[in-house]
Amino acid sequence: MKVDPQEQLRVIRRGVVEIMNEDELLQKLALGRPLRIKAGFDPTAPDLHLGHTVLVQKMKQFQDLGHQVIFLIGDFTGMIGDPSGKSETRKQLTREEVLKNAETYKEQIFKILDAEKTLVEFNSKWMEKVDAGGLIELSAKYTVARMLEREDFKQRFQRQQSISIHEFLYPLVQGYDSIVLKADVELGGTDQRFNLLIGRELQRSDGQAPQVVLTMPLLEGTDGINKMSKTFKNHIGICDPPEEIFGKLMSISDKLMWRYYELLSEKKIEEINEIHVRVESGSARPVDVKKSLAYEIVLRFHGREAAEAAQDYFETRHQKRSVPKNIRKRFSPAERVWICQLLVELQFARSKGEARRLITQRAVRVDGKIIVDEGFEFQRMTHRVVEVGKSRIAQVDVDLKPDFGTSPS
RNA sequence: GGAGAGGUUCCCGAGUGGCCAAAGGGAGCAGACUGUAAAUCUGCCGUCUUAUGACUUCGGAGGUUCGAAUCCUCCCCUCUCCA
Repeated sequence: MKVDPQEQLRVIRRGVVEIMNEDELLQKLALGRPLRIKAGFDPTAPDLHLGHTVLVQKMKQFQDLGHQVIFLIGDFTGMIGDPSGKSETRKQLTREEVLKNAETYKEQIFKILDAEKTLVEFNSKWMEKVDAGGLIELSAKYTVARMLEREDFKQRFQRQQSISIHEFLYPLVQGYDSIVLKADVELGGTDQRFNLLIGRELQRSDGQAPQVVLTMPLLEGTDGINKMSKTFKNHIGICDPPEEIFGKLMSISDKLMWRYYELLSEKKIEEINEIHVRVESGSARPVDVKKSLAYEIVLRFHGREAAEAAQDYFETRHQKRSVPKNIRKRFSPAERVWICQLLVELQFARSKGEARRLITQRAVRVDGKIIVDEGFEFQRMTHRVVEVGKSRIAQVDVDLKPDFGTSPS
Protein backbone atom coordinates (compact mmCIF):
# COMPACT_ATOMS: atom_id res chain seq x y z
CA MET A 1 0.00 0.00 0.00
CA LYS A 2 2.10 2.84 -1.30
CA VAL A 3 0.68 6.25 -0.80
CA ASP A 4 2.25 9.35 -2.22
CA PRO A 5 4.37 11.14 0.44
CA GLN A 6 2.55 14.41 -0.04
CA GLU A 7 -0.74 12.68 0.40
CA GLN A 8 0.54 10.91 3.50
CA LEU A 9 1.70 14.19 4.92
CA ARG A 10 -1.78 15.60 4.54
CA VAL A 11 -3.17 12.83 6.68
CA ILE A 12 -0.39 13.08 9.19
CA ARG A 13 -0.74 16.82 9.60
CA ARG A 14 -4.28 16.55 10.86
CA GLY A 15 -4.61 17.94 14.35
CA VAL A 16 -0.88 18.08 15.04
CA VAL A 17 0.62 21.04 16.80
CA GLU A 18 4.12 20.82 15.47
CA ILE A 19 6.24 18.66 13.19
CA MET A 20 9.97 18.98 13.65
CA ASN A 21 10.58 19.07 10.97
CA GLU A 22 8.34 18.58 8.05
CA ASP A 23 10.98 18.39 5.34
CA GLU A 24 12.71 15.59 7.14
CA LEU A 25 9.45 13.76 7.48
CA LEU A 26 8.79 14.13 3.81
CA GLN A 27 12.21 12.71 3.01
CA LYS A 28 11.63 9.78 5.29
CA LEU A 29 8.27 9.12 3.72
CA ALA A 30 9.88 9.20 0.32
CA LEU A 31 12.13 6.28 1.33
CA GLY A 32 9.19 4.06 0.60
CA ARG A 33 9.81 1.71 3.52
CA PRO A 34 7.58 1.48 6.55
CA LEU A 35 8.75 4.03 9.09
CA ARG A 36 9.22 3.15 12.71
CA ILE A 37 6.77 5.22 14.68
CA LYS A 38 7.38 5.36 18.39
CA ALA A 39 5.04 6.53 21.10
CA GLY A 40 5.70 5.98 24.75
CA PHE A 41 3.22 5.52 27.56
CA ASP A 42 3.72 5.83 31.24
CA PRO A 43 2.33 2.76 32.97
CA THR A 44 1.34 4.62 36.11
CA ALA A 45 -2.26 5.39 35.19
CA PRO A 46 -3.79 2.41 33.45
CA ASP A 47 -7.18 3.91 32.73
CA LEU A 48 -7.10 5.61 29.42
CA HIS A 49 -9.45 8.44 28.64
CA LEU A 50 -10.24 10.09 25.35
CA GLY A 51 -7.39 12.54 25.87
CA HIS A 52 -4.88 9.74 25.68
CA THR A 53 -6.46 8.36 22.60
CA VAL A 54 -5.62 11.44 20.58
CA LEU A 55 -2.12 10.08 20.37
CA VAL A 56 -3.28 6.55 19.69
CA GLN A 57 -5.50 7.87 16.95
CA LYS A 58 -2.49 9.43 15.32
CA MET A 59 -0.64 6.13 15.62
CA LYS A 60 -3.58 4.50 13.91
CA GLN A 61 -3.27 6.89 11.01
CA PHE A 62 0.36 5.96 10.59
CA GLN A 63 -0.54 2.32 10.84
CA ASP A 64 -3.13 2.68 8.14
CA LEU A 65 -0.52 4.26 5.93
CA GLY A 66 1.52 1.11 6.28
CA HIS A 67 4.05 2.18 8.87
CA GLN A 68 5.33 0.21 11.82
CA VAL A 69 3.97 1.63 15.04
CA ILE A 70 5.73 0.86 18.26
CA PHE A 71 3.79 1.03 21.46
CA LEU A 72 6.42 1.58 24.08
CA ILE A 73 5.56 1.01 27.67
CA GLY A 74 7.86 3.07 29.79
CA ASP A 75 8.02 0.71 32.70
CA PHE A 76 11.58 1.69 33.49
CA THR A 77 11.02 5.39 33.02
CA GLY A 78 7.86 5.04 35.04
CA MET A 79 10.11 4.33 37.94
CA ILE A 80 11.81 7.65 37.49
CA GLY A 81 8.66 9.66 37.11
CA ASP A 82 8.32 12.09 34.26
CA PRO A 83 8.99 15.60 35.48
CA SER A 84 7.01 17.14 32.62
CA GLY A 85 4.48 19.59 33.90
CA LYS A 86 4.36 18.39 37.43
CA SER A 87 6.60 19.20 40.29
CA GLU A 88 5.58 16.31 42.45
CA THR A 89 7.49 13.12 42.50
CA ARG A 90 5.50 10.19 41.33
CA LYS A 91 5.31 7.06 43.29
CA GLN A 92 7.18 4.08 42.06
CA LEU A 93 5.43 1.00 40.88
CA THR A 94 6.14 -2.60 41.54
CA ARG A 95 6.90 -4.97 38.72
CA GLU A 96 3.51 -6.62 39.11
CA GLU A 97 1.62 -3.39 38.99
CA VAL A 98 3.48 -2.37 35.88
CA LEU A 99 2.68 -5.59 34.11
CA LYS A 100 -0.93 -5.44 35.10
CA ASN A 101 -1.22 -1.87 33.93
CA ALA A 102 0.49 -2.78 30.70
CA GLU A 103 -2.08 -5.46 30.04
CA THR A 104 -4.89 -3.03 30.66
CA TYR A 105 -3.23 -0.60 28.31
CA LYS A 106 -2.91 -3.10 25.53
CA GLU A 107 -6.50 -4.16 25.88
CA GLN A 108 -7.54 -0.56 25.53
CA ILE A 109 -5.34 0.59 22.68
CA PHE A 110 -6.04 -2.43 20.58
CA LYS A 111 -9.55 -1.20 20.30
CA ILE A 112 -8.00 1.39 18.04
CA LEU A 113 -4.81 -0.14 16.74
CA ASP A 114 -4.40 -3.39 14.91
CA ALA A 115 -2.77 -5.69 17.43
CA GLU A 116 -1.18 -7.79 14.71
CA LYS A 117 0.66 -4.88 13.25
CA THR A 118 1.69 -3.22 16.47
CA LEU A 119 5.01 -3.77 18.14
CA VAL A 120 4.79 -3.61 21.91
CA GLU A 121 7.98 -2.93 23.82
CA PHE A 122 9.00 -2.33 27.41
CA ASN A 123 11.95 -0.09 27.94
CA SER A 124 13.07 -2.06 30.97
CA LYS A 125 14.12 -4.66 28.42
CA TRP A 126 17.20 -2.68 27.55
CA MET A 127 17.39 -0.22 30.40
CA GLU A 128 17.90 -2.93 32.99
CA LYS A 129 21.06 -3.91 31.23
CA VAL A 130 22.50 -0.45 31.46
CA ASP A 131 24.78 -0.25 34.46
CA ALA A 132 25.92 2.77 36.42
CA GLY A 133 28.76 3.34 34.00
CA GLY A 134 26.40 3.31 31.07
CA LEU A 135 24.11 5.74 32.77
CA ILE A 136 26.93 8.14 33.43
CA GLU A 137 28.01 7.81 29.86
CA LEU A 138 24.50 8.66 28.79
CA SER A 139 24.38 11.66 31.10
CA ALA A 140 27.61 12.92 29.62
CA LYS A 141 25.85 13.52 26.34
CA TYR A 142 23.81 16.36 27.60
CA THR A 143 24.54 19.46 29.63
CA VAL A 144 22.85 21.06 32.58
CA ALA A 145 22.55 24.33 30.74
CA ARG A 146 20.62 22.65 27.98
CA MET A 147 18.44 20.87 30.46
CA LEU A 148 17.60 24.15 32.05
CA GLU A 149 16.40 25.45 28.73
CA ARG A 150 13.36 23.41 29.27
CA GLU A 151 10.56 25.60 30.49
CA ASP A 152 9.40 23.73 33.55
CA PHE A 153 12.93 23.04 34.73
CA LYS A 154 13.85 26.65 34.12
CA GLN A 155 10.95 27.88 36.16
CA ARG A 156 11.56 25.53 38.98
CA PHE A 157 15.20 26.43 38.97
CA GLN A 158 14.49 30.13 39.01
CA ARG A 159 11.94 29.75 41.74
CA GLN A 160 14.45 27.74 43.64
CA GLN A 161 12.20 24.76 43.76
CA SER A 162 13.88 21.45 43.97
CA ILE A 163 14.91 19.51 40.93
CA SER A 164 16.28 16.11 41.67
CA ILE A 165 19.18 14.92 39.57
CA HIS A 166 17.26 11.85 38.55
CA GLU A 167 14.68 14.00 36.86
CA PHE A 168 17.31 14.94 34.34
CA LEU A 169 17.62 11.31 33.49
CA TYR A 170 14.06 10.90 32.30
CA PRO A 171 14.46 12.68 28.99
CA LEU A 172 17.80 11.02 28.45
CA VAL A 173 16.40 7.56 28.93
CA GLN A 174 13.50 8.43 26.68
CA GLY A 175 15.96 9.52 24.06
CA TYR A 176 17.96 6.37 24.54
CA ASP A 177 14.80 4.40 23.81
CA SER A 178 14.66 6.09 20.45
CA ILE A 179 18.20 4.97 19.71
CA VAL A 180 17.48 1.38 20.63
CA LEU A 181 14.23 1.32 18.71
CA LYS A 182 15.74 3.17 15.75
CA ALA A 183 12.73 5.41 15.72
CA ASP A 184 12.05 7.41 12.59
CA VAL A 185 9.26 9.35 14.16
CA GLU A 186 8.24 9.87 17.74
CA LEU A 187 4.81 11.04 18.76
CA GLY A 188 3.89 12.76 21.96
CA GLY A 189 1.75 15.42 23.59
CA THR A 190 2.89 19.01 23.50
CA ASP A 191 4.06 18.61 27.07
CA GLN A 192 6.55 16.06 25.77
CA ARG A 193 8.15 18.38 23.26
CA PHE A 194 11.42 18.78 25.07
CA ASN A 195 11.86 15.11 25.83
CA LEU A 196 11.15 14.21 22.25
CA LEU A 197 13.67 16.66 20.95
CA ILE A 198 16.42 15.29 23.15
CA GLY A 199 15.85 11.99 21.41
CA ARG A 200 16.91 13.64 18.19
CA GLU A 201 20.16 14.84 19.58
CA LEU A 202 21.03 11.57 21.20
CA GLN A 203 20.32 9.70 18.01
CA ARG A 204 22.48 12.11 16.08
CA SER A 205 25.36 11.69 18.47
CA ASP A 206 24.94 7.96 18.10
CA GLY A 207 25.24 8.23 14.36
CA GLN A 208 21.59 7.67 13.62
CA ALA A 209 19.33 9.82 11.53
CA PRO A 210 17.38 11.89 14.05
CA GLN A 211 13.75 11.07 14.53
CA VAL A 212 11.07 13.43 13.38
CA VAL A 213 9.17 14.78 16.32
CA LEU A 214 5.46 15.22 16.13
CA THR A 215 3.47 16.78 18.91
CA MET A 216 -0.24 16.41 19.46
CA PRO A 217 -2.41 18.82 21.41
CA LEU A 218 -3.72 17.95 24.83
CA LEU A 219 -7.41 17.40 24.40
CA GLU A 220 -9.69 19.65 26.39
CA GLY A 221 -11.97 17.91 28.83
CA THR A 222 -15.75 18.09 28.88
CA ASP A 223 -15.57 21.54 30.45
CA GLY A 224 -13.90 22.78 27.31
CA ILE A 225 -11.26 24.64 29.29
CA ASN A 226 -8.79 22.40 31.06
CA LYS A 227 -6.96 19.53 29.50
CA MET A 228 -8.76 16.28 29.98
CA SER A 229 -7.68 14.76 33.20
CA LYS A 230 -9.08 12.70 35.98
CA THR A 231 -8.07 15.30 38.51
CA PHE A 232 -10.24 17.91 36.84
CA LYS A 233 -13.07 15.43 36.65
CA ASN A 234 -13.66 16.41 33.07
CA HIS A 235 -12.61 13.15 31.53
CA ILE A 236 -14.38 10.53 29.51
CA GLY A 237 -12.85 7.17 30.25
CA ILE A 238 -12.88 4.69 27.44
CA CYS A 239 -13.92 2.00 29.90
CA ASP A 240 -16.80 4.06 31.19
CA PRO A 241 -20.24 2.56 30.61
CA PRO A 242 -21.44 3.22 27.06
CA GLU A 243 -24.42 5.32 28.13
CA GLU A 244 -22.11 7.51 30.12
CA ILE A 245 -19.67 8.05 27.29
CA PHE A 246 -22.53 8.87 24.99
CA GLY A 247 -24.12 11.22 27.48
CA LYS A 248 -20.93 13.02 28.31
CA LEU A 249 -20.13 13.52 24.67
CA MET A 250 -23.59 14.94 24.07
CA SER A 251 -23.07 17.45 26.83
CA ILE A 252 -19.99 19.06 25.37
CA SER A 253 -20.39 22.43 23.75
CA ASP A 254 -20.82 22.69 20.00
CA LYS A 255 -17.52 24.42 19.69
CA LEU A 256 -15.72 21.64 21.47
CA MET A 257 -17.50 19.11 19.33
CA TRP A 258 -15.48 20.16 16.29
CA ARG A 259 -12.30 19.81 18.22
CA TYR A 260 -13.27 16.30 19.21
CA TYR A 261 -14.13 15.53 15.63
CA GLU A 262 -10.75 16.64 14.45
CA LEU A 263 -8.80 14.74 17.05
CA LEU A 264 -10.91 11.68 17.71
CA SER A 265 -13.03 10.86 14.72
CA GLU A 266 -11.98 8.54 11.98
CA LYS A 267 -13.94 10.55 9.52
CA LYS A 268 -11.84 12.22 6.88
CA ILE A 269 -11.08 15.84 7.48
CA GLU A 270 -12.84 16.80 4.24
CA GLU A 271 -15.96 15.10 5.37
CA ILE A 272 -15.87 16.88 8.68
CA ASN A 273 -15.47 20.22 6.95
CA GLU A 274 -18.43 19.41 4.82
CA ILE A 275 -20.54 18.65 7.88
CA HIS A 276 -19.36 21.88 9.40
CA VAL A 277 -20.61 23.79 6.40
CA ARG A 278 -23.93 22.04 6.54
CA VAL A 279 -24.38 22.97 10.18
CA GLU A 280 -23.39 26.55 9.51
CA SER A 281 -25.92 26.81 6.74
CA GLY A 282 -28.61 25.25 8.87
CA SER A 283 -29.11 22.18 6.77
CA ALA A 284 -27.81 19.92 9.50
CA ARG A 285 -28.59 20.06 13.19
CA PRO A 286 -25.77 20.16 15.70
CA VAL A 287 -27.50 17.60 17.91
CA ASP A 288 -27.48 15.05 15.18
CA VAL A 289 -23.89 15.74 14.31
CA LYS A 290 -22.95 15.38 17.94
CA LYS A 291 -24.91 12.17 18.19
CA SER A 292 -23.04 10.69 15.32
CA LEU A 293 -19.76 11.55 17.03
CA ALA A 294 -20.92 9.99 20.26
CA TYR A 295 -22.04 6.92 18.36
CA GLU A 296 -18.70 6.60 16.63
CA ILE A 297 -16.77 6.77 19.86
CA VAL A 298 -18.94 4.31 21.74
CA LEU A 299 -18.83 1.99 18.75
CA ARG A 300 -15.06 2.08 18.77
CA PHE A 301 -14.69 1.06 22.38
CA HIS A 302 -17.77 -0.98 23.10
CA GLY A 303 -19.09 -2.30 19.82
CA ARG A 304 -22.15 -1.80 17.70
CA GLU A 305 -24.72 -3.17 20.05
CA ALA A 306 -23.59 -0.96 22.90
CA ALA A 307 -23.48 2.07 20.65
CA GLU A 308 -27.01 1.54 19.49
CA ALA A 309 -28.23 0.90 22.99
CA ALA A 310 -26.47 4.02 24.24
CA GLN A 311 -27.99 6.14 21.53
CA ASP A 312 -31.39 4.68 22.17
CA TYR A 313 -30.99 5.29 25.87
CA PHE A 314 -30.06 8.87 25.23
CA GLU A 315 -32.93 9.50 22.89
CA THR A 316 -35.58 8.04 25.13
CA ARG A 317 -34.22 9.49 28.28
CA HIS A 318 -33.24 12.94 27.23
CA GLN A 319 -34.96 13.74 24.02
CA LYS A 320 -38.26 12.06 24.61
CA ARG A 321 -37.95 12.48 28.33
CA SER A 322 -39.35 9.12 29.07
CA VAL A 323 -38.14 6.04 30.84
CA PRO A 324 -35.74 3.89 28.85
CA LYS A 325 -36.21 0.16 28.70
CA ASN A 326 -32.96 -1.03 30.04
CA ILE A 327 -32.39 0.99 33.13
CA ARG A 328 -30.37 -0.59 35.84
CA LYS A 329 -32.42 -2.36 38.42
CA ARG A 330 -31.68 -2.07 42.08
CA PHE A 331 -32.82 -4.15 44.93
CA SER A 332 -34.22 -2.69 48.03
CA PRO A 333 -34.04 -4.88 51.11
CA ALA A 334 -36.99 -3.32 52.86
CA GLU A 335 -40.64 -3.31 51.95
CA ARG A 336 -40.85 0.38 52.49
CA VAL A 337 -38.05 2.89 52.70
CA TRP A 338 -37.91 6.53 53.52
CA ILE A 339 -37.26 8.25 50.22
CA CYS A 340 -34.19 10.13 51.46
CA GLN A 341 -32.68 6.91 52.73
CA LEU A 342 -33.31 5.30 49.38
CA LEU A 343 -31.73 8.13 47.44
CA VAL A 344 -28.58 7.82 49.50
CA GLU A 345 -28.48 4.07 49.00
CA LEU A 346 -28.86 4.55 45.28
CA GLN A 347 -25.99 7.04 45.45
CA PHE A 348 -28.28 9.64 43.99
CA ALA A 349 -27.56 11.87 46.94
CA ARG A 350 -24.51 12.12 49.11
CA SER A 351 -26.43 12.58 52.33
CA LYS A 352 -29.97 12.55 53.51
CA GLY A 353 -29.71 16.29 53.86
CA GLU A 354 -28.86 16.55 50.20
CA ALA A 355 -31.71 14.22 49.35
CA ARG A 356 -34.01 16.46 51.33
CA ARG A 357 -32.79 19.48 49.44
CA LEU A 358 -33.32 17.76 46.12
CA ILE A 359 -36.90 17.09 47.11
CA THR A 360 -37.39 20.70 48.07
CA GLN A 361 -36.09 21.65 44.67
CA ARG A 362 -38.64 19.42 43.01
CA ALA A 363 -35.97 17.26 41.46
CA VAL A 364 -37.12 13.91 42.74
CA ARG A 365 -39.70 11.82 40.94
CA VAL A 366 -41.17 8.45 41.67
CA ASP A 367 -42.91 6.84 38.73
CA GLY A 368 -42.86 10.18 37.04
CA LYS A 369 -44.52 12.08 39.83
CA ILE A 370 -42.67 14.84 41.59
CA ILE A 371 -42.24 14.15 45.27
CA VAL A 372 -42.95 17.12 47.52
CA ASP A 373 -43.13 15.45 50.88
CA GLU A 374 -39.75 14.91 52.48
CA GLY A 375 -41.20 12.11 54.55
CA PHE A 376 -42.43 10.14 51.57
CA GLU A 377 -41.99 6.42 51.83
CA PHE A 378 -41.11 4.36 48.86
CA GLN A 379 -42.99 1.10 48.78
CA ARG A 380 -41.77 -1.87 46.91
CA MET A 381 -44.31 -3.42 44.54
CA THR A 382 -46.31 -0.21 44.55
CA HIS A 383 -43.59 2.09 43.32
CA ARG A 384 -40.99 1.39 40.73
CA VAL A 385 -38.92 4.06 39.10
CA VAL A 386 -36.95 6.64 40.99
CA GLU A 387 -35.52 9.66 39.23
CA VAL A 388 -33.42 12.58 40.33
CA GLY A 389 -32.92 15.40 37.92
CA LYS A 390 -32.36 14.57 34.32
CA SER A 391 -29.80 11.88 34.46
CA ARG A 392 -30.18 9.83 37.59
CA ILE A 393 -32.69 7.08 37.19
CA ALA A 394 -33.15 3.65 38.66
CA GLN A 395 -35.72 0.96 38.90
CA VAL A 396 -36.12 -0.49 42.33
CA ASP A 397 -37.34 -4.02 42.15
CA VAL A 398 -37.87 -7.15 44.14
CA ASP A 399 -36.70 -10.14 42.25
CA LEU A 400 -33.09 -9.18 42.19
CA LYS A 401 -29.88 -9.71 43.97
CA PRO A 402 -28.96 -7.20 46.61
CA ASP A 403 -26.75 -4.86 44.67
CA PHE A 404 -26.46 -1.19 45.02
CA GLY A 405 -23.31 -0.82 42.98
CA THR A 406 -22.83 2.16 40.72
CA SER A 407 -24.37 2.07 37.34
CA PRO A 408 -25.11 4.42 34.52
CA SER A 409 -27.90 6.56 35.62
C1' G B 1 22.06 28.11 60.07
C1' G B 2 19.37 33.30 60.48
C1' A B 3 14.86 36.48 59.54
C1' G B 4 9.81 36.74 58.17
C1' A B 5 4.84 34.98 56.13
C1' G B 6 1.20 31.47 56.36
C1' G B 7 -1.88 26.75 57.11
C1' U B 8 -10.02 28.23 57.02
C1' U B 9 -15.49 24.14 54.71
C1' C B 10 -14.05 20.37 47.13
C1' C B 11 -10.57 24.67 45.24
C1' C B 12 -9.26 29.98 45.67
C1' G B 13 -10.04 33.31 49.53
C1' A B 14 -12.35 36.81 53.67
C1' G B 15 -12.80 36.51 58.79
C1' U B 16 -8.56 38.56 64.85
C1' G B 17 -13.30 36.73 71.32
C1' G B 18 -19.93 36.16 70.94
C1' C B 19 -24.36 38.59 65.50
C1' C B 20 -19.77 32.20 62.37
C1' A B 21 -21.72 26.32 59.78
C1' A B 22 -18.08 30.83 58.83
C1' A B 23 -18.28 36.82 53.43
C1' G B 24 -17.04 36.56 48.20
C1' G B 25 -15.59 33.83 43.81
C1' G B 26 -14.99 29.10 41.27
C1' A B 27 -16.50 24.08 40.83
C1' G B 28 -20.72 20.96 41.71
C1' C B 29 -26.10 19.93 42.05
C1' A B 30 -31.27 21.37 41.04
C1' G B 31 -35.08 24.51 38.55
C1' A B 32 -36.31 27.76 34.19
C1' C B 33 -34.85 28.24 29.05
C1' U B 34 -32.97 24.54 25.25
C1' G B 35 -30.77 20.62 21.06
C1' U B 36 -29.72 16.42 28.06
C1' A B 37 -26.27 21.47 24.66
C1' A B 38 -23.35 26.08 25.55
C1' A B 39 -24.52 30.98 27.42
C1' U B 40 -28.00 33.25 30.83
C1' C B 41 -31.28 33.71 35.16
C1' U B 42 -32.89 31.56 40.03
C1' G B 43 -32.12 28.40 44.15
C1' C B 44 -29.13 24.91 46.93
C1' C B 45 -24.36 23.73 48.44
C1' G B 46 -21.22 20.14 56.81
C1' U B 47 -24.06 15.99 59.14
C1' C B 48 -28.40 14.28 61.67
C1' U B 49 -36.08 11.11 60.30
C1' U B 50 -38.14 15.44 59.49
C1' A B 51 -35.26 20.20 63.72
C1' U B 52 -37.01 29.09 66.45
C1' G B 53 -32.92 21.84 67.65
C1' A B 54 -28.53 18.86 68.19
C1' C B 55 -23.77 17.48 66.68
C1' U B 56 -19.04 17.90 63.89
C1' U B 57 -15.62 21.54 61.16
C1' C B 58 -11.32 26.53 60.55
C1' G B 59 -3.04 22.15 60.39
C1' G B 60 -2.36 18.86 65.39
C1' A B 61 -2.40 18.56 70.85
C1' G B 62 -3.26 21.14 75.22
C1' G B 63 -4.69 25.87 77.92
C1' U B 64 -7.25 30.82 79.12
C1' U B 65 -12.59 32.21 78.99
C1' C B 66 -19.50 32.01 80.57
C1' G B 67 -18.00 31.70 75.26
C1' A B 68 -12.37 30.70 70.45
C1' A B 69 -11.48 29.91 63.50
C1' U B 70 -10.15 34.25 66.34
C1' C B 71 -6.00 34.87 72.67
C1' C B 72 -1.70 31.70 75.01
C1' U B 73 1.83 27.22 74.94
C1' C B 74 4.07 23.24 72.44
C1' C B 75 4.27 20.41 67.93
C1' C B 76 3.73 19.37 62.47
C1' C B 77 3.76 21.33 57.55
C1' U B 78 4.26 25.04 53.45
C1' C B 79 6.29 29.42 51.41
C1' U B 80 9.49 33.99 51.01
C1' C B 81 14.05 36.51 51.93
C1' C B 82 19.26 36.29 53.81
C1' A B 83 23.66 33.20 54.31
